[in-house]
Parts: sequence; C-alpha cells; structure tokens
Amino acid sequence: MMEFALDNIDLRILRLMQENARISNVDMAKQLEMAPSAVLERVKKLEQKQVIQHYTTSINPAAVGQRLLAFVFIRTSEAFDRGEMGAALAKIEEVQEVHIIAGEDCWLVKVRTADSAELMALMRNKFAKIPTIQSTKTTIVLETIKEQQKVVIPIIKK
Amino acid sequence: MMEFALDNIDLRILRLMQENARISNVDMAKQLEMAPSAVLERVKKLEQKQVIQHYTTSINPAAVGQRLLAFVFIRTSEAFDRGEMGAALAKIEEVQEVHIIAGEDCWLVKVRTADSAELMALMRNKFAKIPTIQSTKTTIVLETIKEQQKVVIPIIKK
DNA sequence: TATAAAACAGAATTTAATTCTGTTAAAACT
DNA sequence: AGTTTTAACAGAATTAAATTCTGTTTTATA
Repeated sequence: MMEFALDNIDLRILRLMQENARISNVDMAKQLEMAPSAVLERVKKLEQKQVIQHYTTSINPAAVGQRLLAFVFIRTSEAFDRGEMGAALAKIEEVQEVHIIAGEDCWLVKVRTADSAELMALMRNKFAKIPTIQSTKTTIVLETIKEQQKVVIPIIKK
Repeated sequence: MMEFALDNIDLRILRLMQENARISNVDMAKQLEMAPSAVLERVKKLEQKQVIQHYTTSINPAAVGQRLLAFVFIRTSEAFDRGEMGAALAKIEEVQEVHIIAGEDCWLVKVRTADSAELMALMRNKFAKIPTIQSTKTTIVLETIKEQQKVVIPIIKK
C-alpha cells in the first residue's frame, strides 16, 4: 500500500499553496509544467490525506479590535493527561493554541483578546472554571516582530 | 475621510474567509444575500486596507517531517530595541513567531524543526551568531491540543 | 514479462471570477 | 434643506478557472 509518501511534486504544490491558498490550478499547473487536471488530482489527494488541513485567511487582529496577545502558563494537577482541561481550553475561541510542554508540568496557552480587561474577564470567567488549574502565569506580548504558521517544506533526495 | 471603519458586512465576509480562504464569491454572495460583484468589491478593499493579510494553507507539519515544536525564551542586551535581533530572528524560516514580552527583558520565539537534532543545529548555527543574545531557555512541546490563528471577530452594535 | 494501479494530458463542460454599466443610497458640502 | 459627490450595489456580459471525463502513459507489483 504505502499510503503516504509525498514526492517532490507534492511538496512543490504545498509550497505554492502555503504561500497563497488562493493560487489557481491553472497557475500552479504552469509553474509545475503539468496539466491543471493532474495538479487538481494531487491537491484533492493532499486534502484527503489531511496533509492539507485547511485554507485560512490571516486577518490583521488590530483591524478587528483584537489588540492584546498573551501567553499563559498553566500549572495543573492533571499534568499530562489532557482530558477535561485540554478540551475546556480548546473550546475557548480566544485561545489560539494549547500545548503541553516538557518540564514543570505546565501547559502553554496562547490567547488573543481586545485588551487586558477582556483577558482578565476571560480568565475569571473561563479559566477559573476549570478545576484542574492550580495556578497561572501570564506573559503579555508587547510587540510582535514575526507571526506566521508557515512550515519548512524540505526537498526529497530520492 | 474616515478611511478605516468596517461594518458588519465586512465582518461577516472576514468570518467566512477565515473559515475557508477558498470560499467562492458566489457562495459568499448567496450567504450574504448580495451580488457577487458587490462582495468582490469589498474583498478587494479589505485586501488593500491590509485587513486581510494573506491567504494561507495550513499543512500538517508532521506530514512534511517537521515533528518538533519549541518555544525559546531569549534574554538579551538589546532589550526593547528590536533592531538587529528582531530582523535576524525573523529571517530564519524555522522561526514562526518572534515576540517581545513584558517583564524579564525577554523575547519569545516559536520554532518548528524536524527533530531535536535539527533544533540544536539551528541554535548553534543561527541563534549563536546573533551577538545580542545573552542566554536562551528552550521549552519543548510534547503535545499540541489546539493550534490555529483564527481571531475572534466581534459584532458591531451600530 | 504480464497485470494492475496510479498519474497524467487534453478536450469538454460547468462554474466562478472579473469587468462594466447604470442605479440607488449615503455622505459631504453649501 | 437641497445639491453635489462619492461609495455601494445589482445585474448582465465577458473572461478565466474549476471540474469532469476519457484515453494514454507510466509506474509499481505479482
């Protein structure tokens, strides 16, 4: 079967789409010197295999009034068992990321809100409701120099 | 002039596009009960105003061999002046995020590599070359429960 | 080597993007 | 308030792209 090997054409497609999710098949086909139908076939396959997860538009957070970014470190009793807590945190829409990190049985959560008042409210109303949270340490971001989710896509030798 | 107010139609467009960057204009127009041309006009304007920053495809990092995620805290002499250092860090493609954080004159960097060996190599070859770095503390992510860049888009009263 | 499966090209068709024009609605100004 | 200007919109026309289909080539596999 070997249901999962990506070749260099797939990787080139991923690079193009990572740069611009709205690139047309025709355009990709030209760059790859292939027929549009062949490219489309591969894209569909990449979607099915979940190599491509979704297509998203990055919006300037400030333009929609979300000016505060913070990282919250959470000390927990639940440690590495991400049952309740993971689900509870993930459910909060202001929470962009939830990670379990090594050392100090901590979780790391990235949150974006309008301002500090809203962050405060969020923590009081949502975080405080989660029983397994023992304590939190919040780090406010003063300035963001780079923020993207692009992944390095390697080249395959053979 | 008032060159920058978004109305609720704009916000609805942003919500739709944030969910799926490849949604068609026709589809949006149906949902918004507007003509496709009118929707397109707004989208173009949102792009110009940089409310829409870009369209990107999220790729499963593991599927392209990027299995390690880490956060690196950097202590620096350059403190809040993000000249050299910000640029140097931002230039590294494995670096997804660079933030200046409050307290402890620290920077926070999100990095994604294939494995810990590659992270090590990266830090030796790239980070170590940056003279303003005094020390680093690296936190490895063991598991990611949620990871998205969707922003909460509010509703405007009037 | 024979066979099966996957990848591909190219044409045909369907669907969508984009442009254009005229109209309406909303601001801006006097 | 009335006029003018500007922005937003709808709908048709046009251009471009997505998608489907079919037959061929390539690749992998027995």
